[in-house]
Amino acid sequence: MAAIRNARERARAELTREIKEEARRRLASEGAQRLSLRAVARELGMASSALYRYFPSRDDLLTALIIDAYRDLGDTADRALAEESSADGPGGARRRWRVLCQAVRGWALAHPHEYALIYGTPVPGYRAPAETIEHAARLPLALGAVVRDCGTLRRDPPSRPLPPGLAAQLGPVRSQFFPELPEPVLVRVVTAWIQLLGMLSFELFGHLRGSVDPADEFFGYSVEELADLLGLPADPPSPTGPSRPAGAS
Amino acid sequence: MAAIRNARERARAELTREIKEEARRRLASEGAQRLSLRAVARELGMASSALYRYFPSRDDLLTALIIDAYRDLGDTADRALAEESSADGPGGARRRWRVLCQAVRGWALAHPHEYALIYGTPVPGYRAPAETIEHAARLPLALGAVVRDCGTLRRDPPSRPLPPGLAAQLGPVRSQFFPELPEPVLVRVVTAWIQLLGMLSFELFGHLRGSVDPADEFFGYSVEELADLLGLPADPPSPTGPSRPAGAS
DNA sequence: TGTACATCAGTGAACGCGCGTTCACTGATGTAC
DNA sequence: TGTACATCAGTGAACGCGCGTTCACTGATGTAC
Repeated sequence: MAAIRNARERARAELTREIKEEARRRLASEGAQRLSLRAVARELGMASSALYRYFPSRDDLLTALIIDAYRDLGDTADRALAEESSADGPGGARRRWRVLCQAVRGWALAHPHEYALIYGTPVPGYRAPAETIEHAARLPLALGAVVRDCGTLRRDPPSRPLPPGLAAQLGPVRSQFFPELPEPVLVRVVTAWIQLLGMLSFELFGHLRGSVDPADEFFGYSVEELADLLGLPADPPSPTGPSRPAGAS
Repeated sequence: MAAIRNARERARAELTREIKEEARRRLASEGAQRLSLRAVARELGMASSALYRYFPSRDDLLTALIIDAYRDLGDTADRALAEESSADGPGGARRRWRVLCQAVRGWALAHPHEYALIYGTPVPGYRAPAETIEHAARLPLALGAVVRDCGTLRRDPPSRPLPPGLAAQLGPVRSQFFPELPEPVLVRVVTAWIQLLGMLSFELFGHLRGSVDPADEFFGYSVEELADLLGLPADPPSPTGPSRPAGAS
């Protein structure tokens, strides 16, 4: 009885899912801020008032979509990493970095409106609840983990000392997640995180038109440069063939 | 008669300006996509239909605001550079870089909604006319000019060769604006441009909460790292005092 | 300088639309005995 | 297994709102003679 759920409960779970799916579809056709409960209800063939059985307000539906988007992106990243690591053990940190970045880009290009929902202009008047933060943190944590687990970092030109306030801000993050990483490397992880999403925002929002759009090669090249910046080791000599070229998507 | 304009013409120019000012004010209070002609008219104490004498549609008002924002940002950047160069001749490219980046950040923090209008999620359904492109290009051109005019670039570790497609994409930009810059440096200018605005988007859109927010020191530090990446020379020994610390805003 | 006409800024009512949310209701599903 | 009651999903009408845009109009400003 606890395991096999009610018809009611199953129907509710399913409709909740369907509402979110339809809302995502409207997101993709209308844009992030135009999402309307009535349109979603109309498309599902139900009265708009019925949605209030599932989401107490429009903002709650938005919150659900935002969390779903972060989760979907986080899952995509983790899955890409998991496949890559199991295929080839330690070493190959640069390859994991590449795969991770390409997976993030792949997700963004496949879900441009969900990308805009989480990384674009915040919806005016909407305040994200604290719950979203943990989901949002998954991507930067994954990026940091690749660097943390890469074995030995290449020794870089002596890094600029951090200003004290910056070191203090990074303290909690460092002790909680990356105690092994030197502070300047941690800053560079933040930098790489911003660069990664900055490239995607520019690409999706049209700022690369007239320069490096389509951005496949630029992205691939930048991913290698970021790996250099982070001190990831060069590709190990591959037993099976030449390493993947920088520009491949 | 040609020089002294009509009362009509003067009134029209003035009201056009006032409408845009009020629209900017609404932008700041309501957010970029909620801009409504009726609200602007209401605030100005005139009938909403009267605005159609000045802008043929809501989209045209939006376009005017976008172009104004790009122009304002471009002017801010040029002004900062002009003041800095006249104060100190050639050399000091790193100082010019610093001043330019800080000016851009200052503008963004002072005009967050205009920033979001041009660098955030594009307004759905709105298609920017070609006219905006030349204004949008001013910032990356200013960034590139600092690098071009810096005298001798530091010799960097041998750069990764560009994939051929990327080199081809950069060809027109390079020959039109920066024939002096080696291709990999030009890519890094693009990278720095993206990093600069990526940092500002993350800061303004709340993605740095929980890590390096407030971002003053992180920004200052990153600006130095970007200067390193671009190969800008280190600060010259200053005749008047110690150079500005990295974290200052 | 004075008059007759053309131009144009601004008005106010209206059209037609979509929105979020509330509320009293009907009818189906689940539960207790 | 059968009945009586409680729960809850979904309906449809309504409230009150704001929006972009059009249109016939009035009255002031500018122009030609």
